[in-house]
Amino acid sequence: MADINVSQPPHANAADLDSAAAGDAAPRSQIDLIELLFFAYRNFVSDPDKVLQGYGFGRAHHRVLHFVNRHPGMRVTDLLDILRITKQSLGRVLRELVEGGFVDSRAGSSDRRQRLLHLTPKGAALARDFVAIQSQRIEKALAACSPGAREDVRRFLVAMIDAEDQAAVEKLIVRADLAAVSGGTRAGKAPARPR
Amino acid sequence: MADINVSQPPHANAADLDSAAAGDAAPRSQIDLIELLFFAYRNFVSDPDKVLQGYGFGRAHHRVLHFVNRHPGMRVTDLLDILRITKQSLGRVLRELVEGGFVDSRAGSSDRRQRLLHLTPKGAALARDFVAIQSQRIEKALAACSPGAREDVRRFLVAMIDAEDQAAVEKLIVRADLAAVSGGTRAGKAPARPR
DNA sequence: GAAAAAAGTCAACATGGCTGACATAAATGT
DNA sequence: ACATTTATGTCAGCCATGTTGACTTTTTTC
Repeated sequence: MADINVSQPPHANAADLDSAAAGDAAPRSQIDLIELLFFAYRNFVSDPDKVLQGYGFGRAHHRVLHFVNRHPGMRVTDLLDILRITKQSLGRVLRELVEGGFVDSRAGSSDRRQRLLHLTPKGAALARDFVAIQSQRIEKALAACSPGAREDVRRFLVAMIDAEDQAAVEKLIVRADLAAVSGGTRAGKAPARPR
Repeated sequence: MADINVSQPPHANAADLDSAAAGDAAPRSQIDLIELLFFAYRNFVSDPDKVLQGYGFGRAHHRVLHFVNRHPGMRVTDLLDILRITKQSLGRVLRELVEGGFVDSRAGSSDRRQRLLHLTPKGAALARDFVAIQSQRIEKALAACSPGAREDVRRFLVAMIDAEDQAAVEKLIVRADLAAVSGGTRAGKAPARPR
Protein backbone atom coordinates (compact mmCIF):
# COMPACT_ATOMS: atom_id res chain seq x y z
CA MET A 1 0.00 0.00 0.00
CA ALA A 2 2.56 2.48 -1.15
CA ASP A 3 0.14 5.29 -0.99
CA ILE A 4 -3.25 4.93 0.52
CA ASN A 5 -4.24 8.52 0.69
CA VAL A 6 -7.91 9.07 0.68
CA SER A 7 -9.14 12.58 0.14
CA GLN A 8 -8.74 14.10 3.50
CA PRO A 9 -10.61 16.99 5.00
CA PRO A 10 -8.10 19.57 6.25
CA HIS A 11 -9.32 19.28 9.81
CA ALA A 12 -8.55 15.56 10.08
CA ASN A 13 -4.85 15.00 10.26
CA ALA A 14 -2.50 12.66 12.03
CA ALA A 15 -2.37 14.89 15.07
CA ASP A 16 -5.97 13.97 15.83
CA LEU A 17 -5.02 10.35 16.08
CA ASP A 18 -4.86 9.89 19.80
CA SER A 19 -7.50 12.38 20.74
CA ALA A 20 -10.26 10.35 19.13
CA ALA A 21 -11.69 9.04 22.36
CA ALA A 22 -11.15 10.12 25.92
CA GLY A 23 -10.51 6.56 27.06
CA ASP A 24 -7.13 4.99 26.53
CA ALA A 25 -7.53 1.51 25.08
CA ALA A 26 -10.38 3.08 23.21
CA PRO A 27 -12.89 0.87 21.44
CA ARG A 28 -12.30 2.74 18.22
CA SER A 29 -14.95 1.61 15.82
CA GLN A 30 -16.16 -1.93 15.55
CA ILE A 31 -15.18 -1.70 11.95
CA ASP A 32 -11.47 -1.70 12.67
CA LEU A 33 -11.17 -5.44 13.00
CA ILE A 34 -13.14 -5.99 9.83
CA GLU A 35 -10.71 -3.92 7.84
CA LEU A 36 -7.63 -5.20 9.61
CA LEU A 37 -8.72 -8.72 8.84
CA PHE A 38 -9.04 -7.78 5.20
CA PHE A 39 -5.61 -6.19 4.95
CA ALA A 40 -3.89 -8.78 7.12
CA TYR A 41 -5.31 -11.73 5.25
CA ARG A 42 -4.43 -10.21 1.92
CA ASN A 43 -0.79 -9.88 2.93
CA PHE A 44 -0.87 -13.29 4.56
CA VAL A 45 -1.77 -15.06 1.34
CA SER A 46 0.48 -12.86 -0.75
CA ASP A 47 3.56 -14.61 0.68
CA PRO A 48 2.83 -17.98 -0.93
CA ASP A 49 1.46 -16.24 -4.00
CA LYS A 50 4.91 -14.96 -4.88
CA VAL A 51 6.42 -18.43 -4.63
CA LEU A 52 3.57 -20.00 -6.56
CA GLN A 53 4.11 -17.67 -9.49
CA GLY A 54 7.48 -19.28 -10.13
CA TYR A 55 5.76 -22.60 -10.66
CA GLY A 56 2.85 -21.31 -12.67
CA PHE A 57 0.54 -22.28 -9.83
CA GLY A 58 -2.18 -20.39 -8.02
CA ARG A 59 -3.72 -20.32 -4.58
CA ALA A 60 -5.76 -23.39 -5.28
CA HIS A 61 -2.55 -25.37 -5.69
CA HIS A 62 -1.25 -24.02 -2.42
CA ARG A 63 -4.30 -25.19 -0.54
CA VAL A 64 -4.09 -28.67 -2.00
CA LEU A 65 -0.39 -28.98 -1.25
CA HIS A 66 -0.93 -27.77 2.29
CA PHE A 67 -3.70 -30.13 3.24
CA VAL A 68 -2.25 -33.16 1.50
CA ASN A 69 0.97 -32.46 3.34
CA ARG A 70 -0.86 -32.28 6.62
CA HIS A 71 -2.91 -35.40 5.99
CA PRO A 72 -0.78 -37.84 4.03
CA GLY A 73 -2.87 -40.55 2.47
CA MET A 74 -6.06 -38.55 2.57
CA ARG A 75 -8.76 -39.35 0.07
CA VAL A 76 -10.00 -37.01 -2.63
CA THR A 77 -13.33 -36.84 -0.85
CA ASP A 78 -11.65 -35.69 2.35
CA LEU A 79 -9.97 -32.89 0.47
CA LEU A 80 -13.26 -31.88 -1.08
CA ASP A 81 -14.84 -31.74 2.38
CA ILE A 82 -12.10 -29.49 3.66
CA LEU A 83 -11.81 -27.16 0.69
CA ARG A 84 -15.53 -27.03 0.02
CA ILE A 85 -15.13 -26.84 -3.71
CA THR A 86 -16.43 -29.06 -6.45
CA LYS A 87 -14.82 -32.21 -7.70
CA GLN A 88 -14.30 -30.53 -11.05
CA SER A 89 -12.49 -27.53 -9.60
CA LEU A 90 -10.28 -29.73 -7.50
CA GLY A 91 -9.72 -32.07 -10.40
CA ARG A 92 -8.04 -29.40 -12.44
CA VAL A 93 -5.43 -28.37 -9.92
CA LEU A 94 -4.90 -31.91 -8.70
CA ARG A 95 -4.15 -33.08 -12.21
CA GLU A 96 -1.61 -30.30 -12.66
CA LEU A 97 0.04 -31.15 -9.35
CA VAL A 98 0.23 -34.85 -10.21
CA GLU A 99 1.54 -34.14 -13.70
CA GLY A 100 4.11 -31.77 -12.26
CA GLY A 101 5.31 -34.44 -9.87
CA PHE A 102 4.22 -32.70 -6.68
CA VAL A 103 1.44 -35.05 -5.70
CA ASP A 104 1.20 -38.78 -5.86
CA SER A 105 -2.21 -40.45 -6.19
CA ARG A 106 -2.33 -44.15 -5.36
CA ALA A 107 -5.26 -46.53 -5.23
CA GLY A 108 -6.16 -47.52 -1.68
CA SER A 109 -5.25 -51.04 -0.64
CA SER A 110 -8.35 -51.87 1.35
CA ASP A 111 -10.70 -49.95 -0.93
CA ARG A 112 -9.32 -49.74 -4.41
CA ARG A 113 -11.83 -47.13 -5.55
CA GLN A 114 -10.07 -44.59 -3.41
CA ARG A 115 -7.17 -42.49 -4.55
CA LEU A 116 -4.98 -41.78 -1.56
CA LEU A 117 -3.03 -38.58 -1.91
CA HIS A 118 0.57 -38.09 -0.88
CA LEU A 119 3.15 -35.45 -1.63
CA THR A 120 6.29 -36.38 -3.47
CA PRO A 121 9.54 -35.16 -1.89
CA LYS A 122 9.36 -32.24 -4.33
CA GLY A 123 5.82 -31.43 -3.25
CA ALA A 124 6.67 -31.81 0.42
CA ALA A 125 9.57 -29.39 0.07
CA LEU A 126 7.30 -26.82 -1.51
CA ALA A 127 4.64 -27.29 1.13
CA ARG A 128 7.29 -26.78 3.82
CA ASP A 129 8.34 -23.55 2.13
CA PHE A 130 4.80 -22.26 2.34
CA VAL A 131 4.46 -23.16 5.99
CA ALA A 132 7.82 -21.60 6.75
CA ILE A 133 7.04 -18.30 5.09
CA GLN A 134 3.58 -17.98 6.61
CA SER A 135 4.72 -19.12 10.06
CA GLN A 136 7.41 -16.51 9.90
CA ARG A 137 4.86 -13.76 9.35
CA ILE A 138 2.73 -15.07 12.19
CA GLU A 139 5.63 -15.41 14.62
CA LYS A 140 6.79 -11.92 13.80
CA ALA A 141 3.28 -10.60 14.38
CA LEU A 142 2.93 -12.43 17.69
CA ALA A 143 6.30 -11.10 18.81
CA ALA A 144 4.80 -7.62 18.50
CA CYS A 145 2.03 -8.57 20.93
CA SER A 146 1.77 -9.34 24.60
CA PRO A 147 2.99 -12.81 25.68
CA GLY A 148 -0.48 -14.27 26.00
CA ALA A 149 -1.54 -13.12 22.58
CA ARG A 150 -0.99 -16.44 20.83
CA GLU A 151 -3.67 -18.17 22.85
CA ASP A 152 -6.02 -15.20 22.54
CA VAL A 153 -5.59 -15.13 18.80
CA ARG A 154 -6.05 -18.86 18.55
CA ARG A 155 -9.25 -18.78 20.56
CA PHE A 156 -10.49 -15.81 18.57
CA LEU A 157 -9.94 -17.54 15.27
CA VAL A 158 -11.63 -20.71 16.44
CA ALA A 159 -14.60 -18.70 17.63
CA MET A 160 -14.78 -16.94 14.28
CA ILE A 161 -15.50 -20.25 12.61
CA ASP A 162 -19.12 -21.29 12.17
CA ALA A 163 -20.21 -22.89 15.42
CA GLU A 164 -21.22 -26.14 13.75
CA ASP A 165 -17.77 -26.50 12.19
CA GLN A 166 -15.55 -25.59 15.11
CA ALA A 167 -15.30 -29.07 16.54
CA ALA A 168 -14.53 -30.60 13.16
CA VAL A 169 -11.80 -28.06 12.45
CA GLU A 170 -10.18 -28.50 15.83
CA LYS A 171 -10.28 -32.25 15.46
CA LEU A 172 -8.78 -31.96 12.02
CA ILE A 173 -5.89 -29.87 13.28
CA VAL A 174 -5.19 -32.02 16.30
CA ARG A 175 -5.27 -35.16 14.20
CA ALA A 176 -2.77 -33.73 11.72
CA ASP A 177 -0.52 -32.53 14.54
CA LEU A 178 -0.58 -35.94 16.16
CA ALA A 179 0.14 -37.73 12.93
CA ALA A 180 3.09 -35.43 12.35
CA VAL A 181 4.44 -36.13 15.83
CA SER A 182 4.04 -39.88 15.51
CA GLY A 183 6.35 -39.88 12.56
CA GLY A 184 4.25 -39.30 9.48
CA THR A 185 2.05 -42.33 10.01
CA ARG A 186 0.13 -42.89 6.85
CA ALA A 187 -3.58 -42.90 7.21
CA GLY A 188 -5.11 -46.33 7.29
CA LYS A 189 -8.51 -47.23 6.02
CA ALA A 190 -11.13 -44.63 6.49
CA PRO A 191 -13.39 -45.42 9.41
CA ALA A 192 -17.14 -45.17 9.26
CA ARG A 193 -18.03 -41.71 8.08
CA PRO A 194 -21.21 -40.82 9.98
CA ARG A 195 -23.72 -39.08 7.83
CA MET B 1 -17.82 -28.32 7.24
CA ALA B 2 -20.55 -30.80 7.87
CA ASP B 3 -18.19 -33.65 7.64
CA ILE B 4 -14.48 -33.15 7.60
CA ASN B 5 -13.38 -36.65 8.21
CA VAL B 6 -9.97 -37.37 6.92
CA SER B 7 -8.92 -40.97 6.77
CA GLN B 8 -7.89 -41.66 10.28
CA PRO B 9 -5.51 -44.27 11.55
CA PRO B 10 -7.23 -46.33 14.25
CA HIS B 11 -4.73 -45.28 16.87
CA ALA B 12 -5.47 -41.57 16.49
CA ASN B 13 -8.84 -40.79 17.97
CA ALA B 14 -10.43 -38.01 19.94
CA ALA B 15 -9.24 -39.47 23.23
CA ASP B 16 -5.68 -38.58 22.32
CA LEU B 17 -6.66 -34.96 22.04
CA ASP B 18 -5.44 -33.60 25.33
CA SER B 19 -2.51 -35.88 25.75
CA ALA B 20 -0.70 -34.39 22.81
CA ALA B 21 1.74 -32.35 24.83
CA ALA B 22 2.67 -32.50 28.47
CA GLY B 23 2.47 -28.71 28.83
CA ASP B 24 -0.87 -27.05 29.29
CA ALA B 25 -1.17 -24.03 27.04
CA ALA B 26 0.84 -26.18 24.66
CA PRO B 27 2.35 -24.62 21.56
CA ARG B 28 0.61 -27.21 19.40
CA SER B 29 2.08 -26.85 15.95
CA GLN B 30 2.90 -23.55 14.39
CA ILE B 31 0.61 -24.57 11.62
CA ASP B 32 -2.54 -24.23 13.69
CA LEU B 33 -2.86 -20.52 13.21
CA ILE B 34 -2.28 -20.82 9.49
CA GLU B 35 -5.19 -23.19 9.14
CA LEU B 36 -7.42 -21.38 11.59
CA LEU B 37 -6.89 -18.20 9.65
CA PHE B 38 -7.95 -19.99 6.51
CA PHE B 39 -11.13 -21.42 7.99
CA ALA B 40 -12.00 -18.30 9.96
CA TYR B 41 -11.54 -15.97 7.03
CA ARG B 42 -13.57 -18.18 4.77
CA ASN B 43 -16.52 -18.09 7.13
CA PHE B 44 -15.98 -14.41 7.77
CA VAL B 45 -16.46 -13.50 4.12
CA SER B 46 -19.23 -16.02 3.64
CA ASP B 47 -21.62 -13.84 5.66
CA PRO B 48 -21.72 -10.99 3.17
CA ASP B 49 -21.56 -13.46 0.30
CA LYS B 50 -25.01 -14.75 1.14
CA VAL B 51 -26.48 -11.26 1.12
CA LEU B 52 -24.67 -10.31 -2.07
CA GLN B 53 -26.18 -13.24 -3.91
CA GLY B 54 -29.59 -11.69 -3.60
CA TYR B 55 -28.37 -8.66 -5.51
CA GLY B 56 -26.39 -10.53 -8.12
CA PHE B 57 -23.23 -9.02 -6.68
CA GLY B 58 -19.93 -10.55 -5.64
CA ARG B 59 -17.19 -9.87 -3.15
CA ALA B 60 -15.71 -7.16 -5.30
CA HIS B 61 -18.94 -5.20 -4.93
CA HIS B 62 -18.82 -5.67 -1.18
CA ARG B 63 -15.35 -4.23 -0.95
CA VAL B 64 -16.28 -1.19 -2.99
CA LEU B 65 -19.41 -0.54 -0.98
CA HIS B 66 -17.50 -0.92 2.25
CA PHE B 67 -14.69 1.49 1.49
CA VAL B 68 -16.85 4.07 -0.22
CA ASN B 69 -19.08 3.98 2.83
CA ARG B 70 -16.12 4.49 5.09
CA HIS B 71 -14.63 7.28 3.00
CA PRO B 72 -17.46 9.26 1.49
CA GLY B 73 -16.28 11.43 -1.34
CA MET B 74 -13.20 9.39 -2.02
CA ARG B 75 -11.71 9.45 -5.48
CA VAL B 76 -11.48 6.48 -7.81
CA THR B 77 -7.71 6.57 -7.46
CA ASP B 78 -7.99 6.30 -3.68
CA LEU B 79 -10.12 3.22 -4.05
CA LEU B 80 -7.62 1.71 -6.45
CA ASP B 81 -4.83 2.33 -3.95
CA ILE B 82 -6.76 0.56 -1.22
CA LEU B 83 -8.05 -2.37 -3.21
CA ARG B 84 -4.87 -2.85 -5.21
CA ILE B 85 -6.67 -3.89 -8.34
CA THR B 86 -6.60 -2.45 -11.80
CA LYS B 87 -8.73 0.40 -13.04
CA GLN B 88 -10.42 -2.01 -15.44
CA SER B 89 -11.41 -4.47 -12.74
CA LEU B 90 -12.74 -1.74 -10.54
CA GLY B 91 -14.47 -0.12 -13.48
CA ARG B 92 -16.71 -3.10 -14.03
CA VAL B 93 -18.06 -3.40 -10.52
CA LEU B 94 -18.24 0.34 -10.05
CA ARG B 95 -20.35 0.68 -13.19
CA GLU B 96 -22.73 -2.01 -11.95
CA LEU B 97 -23.01 -0.33 -8.57
CA VAL B 98 -23.70 3.05 -10.13
CA GLU B 99 -26.23 1.61 -12.58
CA GLY B 100 -27.92 -0.24 -9.74
CA GLY B 101 -28.26 2.97 -7.77
CA PHE B 102 -25.93 2.00 -4.93
CA VAL B 103 -23.10 4.37 -5.67
CA ASP B 104 -23.14 7.95 -6.80
CA SER B 105 -20.20 9.30 -8.78
CA ARG B 106 -19.96 13.10 -8.98
CA ALA B 107 -17.33 15.30 -10.54
CA GLY B 108 -15.20 17.06 -7.95
CA SER B 109 -15.83 20.76 -7.51
CA SER B 110 -12.25 21.88 -7.08
CA ASP B 111 -10.83 19.38 -9.56
CA ARG B 112 -13.37 18.41 -12.14
CA ARG B 113 -11.32 15.52 -13.47
CA GLN B 114 -12.05 13.62 -10.31
CA ARG B 115 -15.11 11.46 -9.73
CA LEU B 116 -15.93 11.58 -6.06
CA LEU B 117 -17.70 8.48 -4.85
CA HIS B 118 -20.61 8.42 -2.43
CA LEU B 119 -23.14 5.80 -1.48
CA THR B 120 -26.79 6.42 -2.14
CA PRO B 121 -29.12 5.75 0.79
CA LYS B 122 -29.76 2.36 -0.77
CA GLY B 123 -26.03 1.67 -0.96
CA ALA B 124 -25.42 2.92 2.56
CA ALA B 125 -28.12 0.64 3.92
CA LEU B 126 -26.51 -2.34 2.25
CA ALA B 127 -23.05 -1.38 3.50
CA ARG B 128 -24.45 -1.11 7.01
CA ASP B 129 -25.91 -4.59 6.68
CA PHE B 130 -22.51 -5.95 5.83
CA VAL B 131 -20.84 -4.23 8.74
CA ALA B 132 -23.56 -5.41 11.08
CA ILE B 133 -23.32 -9.03 10.08
CA GLN B 134 -19.54 -9.15 10.19
CA SER B 135 -19.32 -7.19 13.43
CA GLN B 136 -21.72 -9.62 14.95
CA ARG B 137 -19.46 -12.53 14.13
CA ILE B 138 -16.46 -10.68 15.53
CA GLU B 139 -18.22 -9.66 18.73
CA LYS B 140 -19.42 -13.18 19.28
CA ALA B 141 -15.91 -14.49 18.76
CA LEU B 142 -14.41 -11.95 21.15
CA ALA B 143 -17.00 -12.82 23.74
CA ALA B 144 -15.59 -16.34 23.74
CA CYS B 145 -12.15 -14.97 24.60
CA SER B 146 -10.54 -13.34 27.60
CA PRO B 147 -11.42 -9.68 28.19
CA GLY B 148 -8.17 -8.34 26.80
CA ALA B 149 -8.43 -10.33 23.62
CA ARG B 150 -9.76 -7.50 21.48
CA GLU B 151 -6.58 -5.48 21.85
CA ASP B 152 -4.41 -8.54 21.37
CA VAL B 153 -6.24 -9.46 18.22
CA ARG B 154 -6.10 -5.93 16.95
CA ARG B 155 -2.37 -5.68 17.53
CA PHE B 156 -1.84 -9.10 15.99
CA LEU B 157 -3.71 -8.18 12.83
CA VAL B 158 -1.86 -4.90 12.48
CA ALA B 159 1.44 -6.72 12.88
CA MET B 160 0.40 -9.24 10.24
CA ILE B 161 0.26 -6.44 7.70
CA ASP B 162 3.38 -5.72 5.65
CA ALA B 163 5.56 -3.43 7.75
CA GLU B 164 5.67 -0.74 5.10
CA ASP B 165 1.88 -0.59 4.94
CA GLN B 166 1.01 -0.67 8.61
CA ALA B 167 1.16 3.06 9.16
CA ALA B 168 -0.93 3.76 6.07
CA VAL B 169 -3.59 1.27 7.08
CA GLU B 170 -3.81 2.56 10.62
CA LYS B 171 -4.05 6.11 9.36
CA LEU B 172 -6.75 5.09 6.94
CA ILE B 173 -8.82 3.49 9.66
CA VAL B 174 -8.41 6.31 12.12
CA ARG B 175 -9.31 8.84 9.49
CA ALA B 176 -12.48 7.00 8.57
CA ASP B 177 -13.43 6.61 12.22
CA LEU B 178 -12.91 10.30 12.84
CA ALA B 179 -14.90 11.30 9.80
CA ALA B 180 -17.74 9.06 10.97
CA VAL B 181 -17.69 10.62 14.43
CA SER B 182 -17.65 14.17 13.13
CA GLY B 183 -20.95 13.54 11.42
CA GLY B 184 -20.18 12.17 8.00
CA THR B 185 -18.18 15.16 6.89
CA ARG B 186 -17.65 14.85 3.21
CA ALA B 187 -14.07 14.83 2.11
CA GLY B 188 -12.90 18.18 0.91
CA LYS B 189 -10.33 18.72 -1.75
CA ALA B 190 -7.59 16.18 -1.80
CA PRO B 191 -4.44 17.56 -0.27
CA ALA B 192 -1.03 17.12 -1.74
CA ARG B 193 -0.44 13.43 -2.28
CA PRO B 194 3.25 12.89 -1.57
CA ARG B 195 4.84 10.54 -4.02
C1' DG C 1 0.80 25.54 -24.98
C1' DA C 2 2.98 21.13 -23.53
C1' DA C 3 2.86 17.74 -20.21
C1' DA C 4 0.80 15.25 -16.63
C1' DA C 5 -3.05 13.51 -14.08
C1' DA C 6 -7.84 11.46 -13.41
C1' DA C 7 -10.93 8.76 -15.36
C1' DG C 8 -12.92 5.74 -18.67
C1' DT C 9 -13.08 2.23 -22.51
C1' DC C 10 -12.14 -1.73 -25.75
C1' DA C 11 -10.17 -6.18 -26.41
C1' DA C 12 -8.14 -10.29 -24.99
C1' DC C 13 -6.76 -13.47 -21.60
C1' DA C 14 -6.06 -16.35 -16.94
C1' DT C 15 -7.65 -18.34 -12.71
C1' DG C 16 -10.64 -20.72 -10.17
C1' DG C 17 -15.11 -21.06 -8.82
C1' DC C 18 -19.78 -23.22 -10.67
C1' DT C 19 -23.59 -26.60 -12.99
C1' DG C 20 -25.00 -30.60 -15.57
C1' DA C 21 -24.30 -34.86 -17.66
C1' DC C 22 -21.88 -39.03 -17.93
C1' DA C 23 -18.45 -43.00 -17.40
C1' DT C 24 -15.94 -46.49 -14.84
C1' DA C 25 -14.48 -49.31 -11.20
C1' DA C 26 -15.23 -51.27 -6.97
C1' DA C 27 -17.74 -52.11 -2.79
C1' DT C 28 -22.18 -53.20 -0.57
C1' DG C 29 -26.76 -54.83 0.18
C1' DT C 30 -30.59 -57.98 -0.79
C1' DA D 1 -26.10 -62.88 -8.68
C1' DC D 2 -27.55 -58.59 -9.44
C1' DA D 3 -28.83 -53.89 -8.25
C1' DT D 4 -27.34 -50.05 -5.99
C1' DT D 5 -24.25 -46.99 -4.04
C1' DT D 6 -19.74 -44.92 -3.57
C1' DA D 7 -15.34 -42.88 -5.12
C1' DT D 8 -13.33 -40.92 -8.74
C1' DG D 9 -12.74 -38.79 -13.05
C1' DT D 10 -14.06 -36.23 -17.30
C1' DC D 11 -16.30 -33.23 -20.95
C1' DA D 12 -18.49 -28.93 -21.92
C1' DG D 13 -19.74 -24.55 -20.84
C1' DC D 14 -20.68 -20.51 -17.79
C1' DC D 15 -19.48 -16.75 -14.36
C1' DA D 16 -16.73 -13.54 -11.40
C1' DT D 17 -12.83 -11.20 -11.02
C1' DG D 18 -8.35 -10.57 -11.64
C1' DT D 19 -4.65 -9.31 -15.47
C1' DT D 20 -2.07 -6.53 -19.76
C1' DG D 21 -1.94 -3.28 -23.35
C1' DA D 22 -3.55 0.43 -26.04
C1' DC D 23 -6.01 4.52 -26.48
C1' DT D 24 -9.35 8.66 -25.54
C1' DT D 25 -11.22 12.67 -23.15
C1' DT D 26 -11.14 16.17 -19.88
C1' DT D 27 -8.84 19.04 -16.92
C1' DT D 28 -5.08 20.76 -14.30
C1' DT D 29 -0.40 22.12 -13.84
C1' DC D 30 4.02 23.84 -15.20
